[in-house]
Amino acid sequence: MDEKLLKPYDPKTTEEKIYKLWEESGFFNPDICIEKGITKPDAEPFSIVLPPPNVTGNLHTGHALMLVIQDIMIRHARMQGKNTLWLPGTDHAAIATQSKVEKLLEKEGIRKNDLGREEFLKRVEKFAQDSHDTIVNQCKKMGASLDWSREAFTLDEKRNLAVRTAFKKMYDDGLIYRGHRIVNWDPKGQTVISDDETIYEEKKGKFYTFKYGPFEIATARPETKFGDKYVVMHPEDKRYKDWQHGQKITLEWINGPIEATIIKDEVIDMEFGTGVMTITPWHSHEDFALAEKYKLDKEQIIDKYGKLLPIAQEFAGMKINEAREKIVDKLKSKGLLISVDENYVNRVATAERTGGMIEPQIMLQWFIDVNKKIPSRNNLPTRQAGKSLKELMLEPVNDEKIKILPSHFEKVYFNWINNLRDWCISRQIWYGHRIPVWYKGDQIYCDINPPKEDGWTQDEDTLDTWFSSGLWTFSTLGWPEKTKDLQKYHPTNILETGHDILFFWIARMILMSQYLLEEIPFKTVYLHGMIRTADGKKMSKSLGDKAIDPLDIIVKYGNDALRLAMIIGNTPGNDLKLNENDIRGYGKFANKIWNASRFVLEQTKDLDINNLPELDEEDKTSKEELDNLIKEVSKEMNEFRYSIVAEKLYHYFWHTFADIIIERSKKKILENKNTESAKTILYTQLTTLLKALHPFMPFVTEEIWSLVPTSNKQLLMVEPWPLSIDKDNIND
RNA sequence: GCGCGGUUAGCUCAGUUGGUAGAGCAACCCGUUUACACCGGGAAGGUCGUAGGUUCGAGUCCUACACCGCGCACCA
Repeated sequence: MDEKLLKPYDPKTTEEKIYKLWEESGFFNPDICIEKGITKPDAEPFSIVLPPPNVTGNLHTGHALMLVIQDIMIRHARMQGKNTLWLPGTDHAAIATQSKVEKLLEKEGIRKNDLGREEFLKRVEKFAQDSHDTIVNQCKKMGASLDWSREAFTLDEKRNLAVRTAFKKMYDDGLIYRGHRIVNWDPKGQTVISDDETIYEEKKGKFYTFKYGPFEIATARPETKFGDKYVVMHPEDKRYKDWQHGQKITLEWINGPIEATIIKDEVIDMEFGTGVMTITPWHSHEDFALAEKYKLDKEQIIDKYGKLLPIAQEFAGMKINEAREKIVDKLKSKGLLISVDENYVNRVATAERTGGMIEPQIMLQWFIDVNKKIPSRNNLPTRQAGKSLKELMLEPVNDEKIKILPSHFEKVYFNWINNLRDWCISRQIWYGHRIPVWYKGDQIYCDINPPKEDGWTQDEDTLDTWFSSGLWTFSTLGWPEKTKDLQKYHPTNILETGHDILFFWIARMILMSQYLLEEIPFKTVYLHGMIRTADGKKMSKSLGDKAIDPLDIIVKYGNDALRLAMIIGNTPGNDLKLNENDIRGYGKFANKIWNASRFVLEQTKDLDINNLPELDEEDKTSKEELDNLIKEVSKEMNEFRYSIVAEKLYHYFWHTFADIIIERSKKKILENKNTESAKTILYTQLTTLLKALHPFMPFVTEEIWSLVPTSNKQLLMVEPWPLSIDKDNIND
């Protein structure tokens, strides 16, 4: 009897040792599994790429959840004898990382422009490297069986080649274009961001109604109104039936008389306010669309620092917040202010990463055209020609080549794509993939490599971080090279992530893979819910100490306990309230397994495991019961019903194996009646349960396994799953 | 406004082809005979949000509504 079994299970001393054992075995790497005869060379491949955590700091509970679910999938597949790859990596996360470093520098009183691009990037890279090291270390603490030999970074050289290759191809196909379009400008971050990176916040503010010639118009933003010379109303609105579309009127406005043109359009909501509005095409998406429709003039009012331009005359150079009341005062003095609603609730767009208030602007930026038909080219497969990127994104989900779990997210996905506008991919930040475009006078050059002649300057901008993330399933496998990995492991089997990045990431991966590889990036999308605190709050950083740190939990209760708490009662798409009490309970379960194993090992010391004795009748029944359970859970594992499986195994181990079979066997052994059968059932059930529990509780099961006598000792992580997929038909 | 999800035992949640309601935790009673008190045994606890409908039969399917949460759009 091993002495450590005499004490309660101690995850702290066990887990680090076990992970080392796994890592040293090399079995996280599928090539080594084949080499060592664990996996058959022609075994079915099974691959998952890890959603790369941002190199902005530590892992949080959301990361822990994804690591747990994916590790269960991977360990199960590996035990099933599949050629199993789980590929790790981290994300440079462009804006998120840059703004984090900027904030840190700010504390030292340093601005990024003081350092210059090169020096600043060095600082960011140092920060990213440190974060990376922390993250890798944390992944290991989580027990993640990732193949570290294949680790990737979204901004390393190989991925940069993939990005340049992708950009060039899209540019040549006319799917990437540069143009003046209205974009979301973040004055705080001094960069453009995509529609998906804006967050709307409700803000209470003032809502002013002004006299505008013969009309009354309302606005929450008087400071944008200088250039308003179009007044819009609904064509059906009887109140304004005497006014004609295109009619011009002269009226007194902020800085004197102006000429305004009447526009009639259905976008107007007759019920809202007076049913009349003026438009500011340069600083509003909707107004821009209207101006495009009627070919109206567009004038810039606010510069990129949020200050008023000369068009504002006496207000020029003022910050918009400062100017607002002054402009209202002026209009009031001219008798043009009608009323002020002090309790108006406005929804303000803010930047996800910097919190800056978005100021829409018309700017020269790079875009991906999602509606343009892909041109037919010699080297382009006919499948894509004539289809738009939108269609390429819709197709595989429509055809169920890609299945989204839970399926109701498919509707959300379709809805997003149908409303999708061109994707703005250029960013005015330094940290990221530089746009592979060079300029010389009026000439533009786009290629994978810079032009050879002198005199060309590269575009200053970098790419949206999601551009490189979109390539993740295949850039990690070596694309654009035609590697063996790419051939073997792509499309990947499952993409497991939070439903909050369905649009940001999943849609973009489908787009890129469909376009560049003509194949889907993954077969199944498994979306987990958000982790919440016990009282239902979002587990965000702003919670500070109240947020649960997964690593603290591991130290306290062990990784296996945290895993079960994250799996049991958690179904795809639903949020999970993580509760320390539950984790404590599952820690007890780990100890229960430990203690039961002690008993079994003690009692079966003299059992000849290569020649197991016959079972008596009641033990035969127990054997059948467990066989059936394993059959059931094997099927459920393939259906991703991990919550059910974990619960069933937990329940069987505790309340059937421990409470009934062990107690019964105790009596038999004590009374010396059917002793051999008792020992056999104890041994066989324990070994079977350890295997079945291993994907869920890898540490405690592996540790016990090392003490179990077996005929051909190898790590539990590569033991065959207790139900062979060859033998039994469990697939439906 | 459009769409999605939730509403099941005190709490947290499972419940996949419709067939007399489940788990964990908490609470209650009993019990420490050597795997484990980080334990065992026992009992208790729900008209499955509301109102209709389909059906021999509905937590499960359909319709409407209520409340909670989320997403998208608009907010001049």
